[in-house]
Amino acid sequence: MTTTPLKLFNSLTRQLETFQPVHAGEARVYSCGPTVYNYPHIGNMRAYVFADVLGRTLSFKGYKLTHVINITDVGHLTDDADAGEDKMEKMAAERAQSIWDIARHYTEAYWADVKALNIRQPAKWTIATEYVPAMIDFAKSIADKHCYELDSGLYFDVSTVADYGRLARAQTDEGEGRIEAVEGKRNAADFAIWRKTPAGEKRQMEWDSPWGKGAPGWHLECSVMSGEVLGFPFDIHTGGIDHREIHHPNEIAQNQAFCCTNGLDEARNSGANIWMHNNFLVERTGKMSKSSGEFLRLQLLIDKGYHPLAYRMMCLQAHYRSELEFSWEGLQAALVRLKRMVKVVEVKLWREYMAKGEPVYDPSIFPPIPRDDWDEVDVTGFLREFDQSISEDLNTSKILPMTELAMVENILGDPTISNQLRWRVVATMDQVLGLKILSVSRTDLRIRPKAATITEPEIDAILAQRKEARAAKDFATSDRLRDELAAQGVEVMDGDPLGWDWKLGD
RNA sequence: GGCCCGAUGGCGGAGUGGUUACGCACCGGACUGCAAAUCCGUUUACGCCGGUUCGAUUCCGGCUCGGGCCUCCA
Repeated sequence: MTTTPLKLFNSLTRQLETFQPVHAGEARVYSCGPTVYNYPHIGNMRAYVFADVLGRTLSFKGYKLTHVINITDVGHLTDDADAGEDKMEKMAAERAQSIWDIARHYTEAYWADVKALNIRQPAKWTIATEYVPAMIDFAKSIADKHCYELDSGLYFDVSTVADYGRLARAQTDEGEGRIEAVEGKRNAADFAIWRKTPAGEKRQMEWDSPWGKGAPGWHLECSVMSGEVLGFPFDIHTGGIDHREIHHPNEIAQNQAFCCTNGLDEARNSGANIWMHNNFLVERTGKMSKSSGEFLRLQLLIDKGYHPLAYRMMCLQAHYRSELEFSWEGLQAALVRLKRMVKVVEVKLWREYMAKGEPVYDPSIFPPIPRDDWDEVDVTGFLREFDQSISEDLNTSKILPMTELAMVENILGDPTISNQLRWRVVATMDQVLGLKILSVSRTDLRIRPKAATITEPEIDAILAQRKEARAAKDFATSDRLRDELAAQGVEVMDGDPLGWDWKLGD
């Protein structure tokens, strides 16, 4: 059958481009991952929800996906690109812990968030410290033609590659730059690819290199890990929009140098054909920032009783290239929306199956419909319409209403087949959304807030008491018990099989 | 100072040269002992000024306001 070509917005050209894989039938994607010096905040996680939707879409469209996300556990500096402290070293010093322990702790915290948000496991997590020898080899291969050495390290000369900064649409170095220039740099934009350990100091993480003991520069890490695992050129490189200005242009410069030196391709090769950037999740009270001390973590949302998938829903409601405004009201709206979707599934699907004695909550009964079967099944073109929308630069906000429609209407047109296939259509769509629409229950979504002072058995006991009172038409007692529960953050829902829910504060 | 982006109904957020996005909230109805939950239904919009056009929220120019980046950040 004919499929809609996948169009993606390429930051390099600033326009929509039809995805054409480097290797037929395959998609190789590299996503800039976290620096594990602290917990990720919910803004950070938007990037991985985005990368996940991209990966799911590529799989959905039939490409064999190889997705790589890196874990930066070394070399990320606190302030400017050359003279700042290493974030990892800094946090280790503050906590008086081994830097390796810090890295492991925050990597695991990040992975927990990834799992909670139903972000699929990539083919590989590349850990930066495991690639240091490869980084040294990479640096060696470009050092002669593209680098120069200063006391503080080995620097990349951006004037040695064509069109440096074209991704950022950067100007040449006019204007009032606020970077304090490192003595001896040839161009303001030159950056360290190897940072020497200052004389007399000892870092917890340092390696021998032809340029002395030290650590790799952050930009070098991504170039090496992406190229090493996926091979230059690969298909898509993703990251937050902030990387479009410095980190990715520097990666591209290195990739150009490397590809050129190694005779792989012309000097203009950027390493990846498409560079994609997700916009920020913003907060009215100011930018999401880790430096401001307290910041929003996924765990905080969970502590307040919001299921992580509500956060995922919130992300999906907006286009990845738009700024998204975070508010508790917005999160609540997303949670309510998700709850209602799950309710439809519960009422229209599982209750029916339970009545027939079928196993409940076994989504494997309704597998996604393979693309090859669409022609047979998709009489009204509904799935094709869905395919078109997601193929138009991942328009998730447009496919959400379609999924909701599919749950309540005979979208396939033929009433004799639609009942059997409706839920398989929803499953097909959820391959892209990743909201676990068929597998999550309303009880799953009822997250106990950390501040809750009452236990579930206590709630059940009071509810039983109330039921008795109501049966005896003792409404005074019944209302008193309901108020009692409300005071403890529990909302009673008589006409609902779920019975009660946590009432969320702010 | 330089570069860039945005401005849609109460909030969030799609999209389009002429036709309902959607979600949440609100309001009305159903249900309920009353509520809640749920279901049904309705209302509210395209920053300002010009231009192009039969017609612009959608294209072009200007203005105003807001935001981002240029320092680590997804």
